[in-house]
Amino acid sequence: MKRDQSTEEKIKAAAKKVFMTKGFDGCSVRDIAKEVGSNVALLNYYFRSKEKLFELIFEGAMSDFLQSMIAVFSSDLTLKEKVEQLIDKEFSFFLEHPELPMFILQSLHQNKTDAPMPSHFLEPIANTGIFEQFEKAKAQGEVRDISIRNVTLLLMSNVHYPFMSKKLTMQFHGITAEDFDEDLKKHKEIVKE
Amino acid sequence: MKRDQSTEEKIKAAAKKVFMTKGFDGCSVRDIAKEVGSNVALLNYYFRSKEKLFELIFEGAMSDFLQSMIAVFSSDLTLKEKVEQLIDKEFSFFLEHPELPMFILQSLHQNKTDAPMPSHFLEPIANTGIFEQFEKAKAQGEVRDISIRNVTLLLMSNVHYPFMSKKLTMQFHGITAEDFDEDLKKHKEIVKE
DNA sequence: CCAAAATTTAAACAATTGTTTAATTTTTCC
DNA sequence: GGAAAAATTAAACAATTGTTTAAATTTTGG
Repeated sequence: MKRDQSTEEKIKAAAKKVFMTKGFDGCSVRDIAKEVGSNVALLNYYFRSKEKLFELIFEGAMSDFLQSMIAVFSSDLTLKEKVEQLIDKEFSFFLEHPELPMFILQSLHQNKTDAPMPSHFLEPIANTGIFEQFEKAKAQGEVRDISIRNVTLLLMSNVHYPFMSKKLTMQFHGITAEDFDEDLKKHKEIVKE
Repeated sequence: MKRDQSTEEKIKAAAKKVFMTKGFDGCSVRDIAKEVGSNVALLNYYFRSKEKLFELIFEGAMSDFLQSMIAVFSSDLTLKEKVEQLIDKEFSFFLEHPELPMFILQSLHQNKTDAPMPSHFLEPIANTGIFEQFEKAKAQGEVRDISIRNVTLLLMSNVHYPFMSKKLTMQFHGITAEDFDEDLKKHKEIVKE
């Protein structure tokens, strides 16, 4: 039976860490095993293969990725407030998980996952009624005439990219530890409408 | 002596294509050789190793990446015009090289290149005097009070990210590539403000 | 306490990796 | 035309890859 509940979790944690930083192709199962402090065979004992383990990690990451959005959307706020709070939440979330956007986009870019984004990821968002709220606000002239898809793209661009471009930006400007993501956030709140 | 000038170029073209789509770790030298329609040893005959070949491709990509900016900046326009033209140019450029932003950021993210962005990339930009022009415009109240680093991040976010997030966005909204390109156009106009 | 089950390990596997060697073909140039 | 140089190839290399096997260890439950 279950001896040590934490072994499986330790492997998942190690795999997440390694996959996130080095990517699926950039690491070997032995890298992960070393991170666990254990054997390679143990990985395949719990998870059948490197690929299966990756898919598990990826789905968890994608879930986290979308999680913070849902909470805000289902809240009881005006659209403007929701957007503002979304930006706030997303920034603080990605400050704790800075590698997440790169990991997700990179994995999708290289088709490391075949699944076409399961509906159980999207449905909760649609169920929040955010789309209807947006259309209504648009009809009442509260927001300018713009499609929800463009709003999404605008938000994601300005929220995800800064965390993905950290190295590029640092090199580009020759700077080190910079908290001007904070400044950016302030400007985003102005720009968003 | 030189027999066929195009062999070396053919390898570079193939390497670029393969590296761009699959990444450094995601491909083997045999993948590239197959793309060339030739032998593995030939790659190391022209370029000493997979790593050297990659660095060459990466530097070329980085050069392209920054090229379009420089042209606009050195032109003789007002700041507002420059920004507008930059957005135009960048969008049409990335429409032709959509994988470039992901390739650059991903490579930097995984430290696939050790070089700290050679100054010959940055100097041409600084030499355009764009920074001074921006500070002057800010002093004269032509643009709002915002740091140039924030402007850069803002621009890069909105110009690079859309091309990196194509797959995510398509899955997210359940739309086709054509729909996405439409959104891209609108996005460009929105970004111009 | 003890056998059965679950967990962990070491070792081996076939395949693939980047690179090198040496032989072969093609080109160059007198 | 023919020898030297350059280009291209096939083959082999040691190392690493993901996975599997079987043995050893630990835990479980009666």
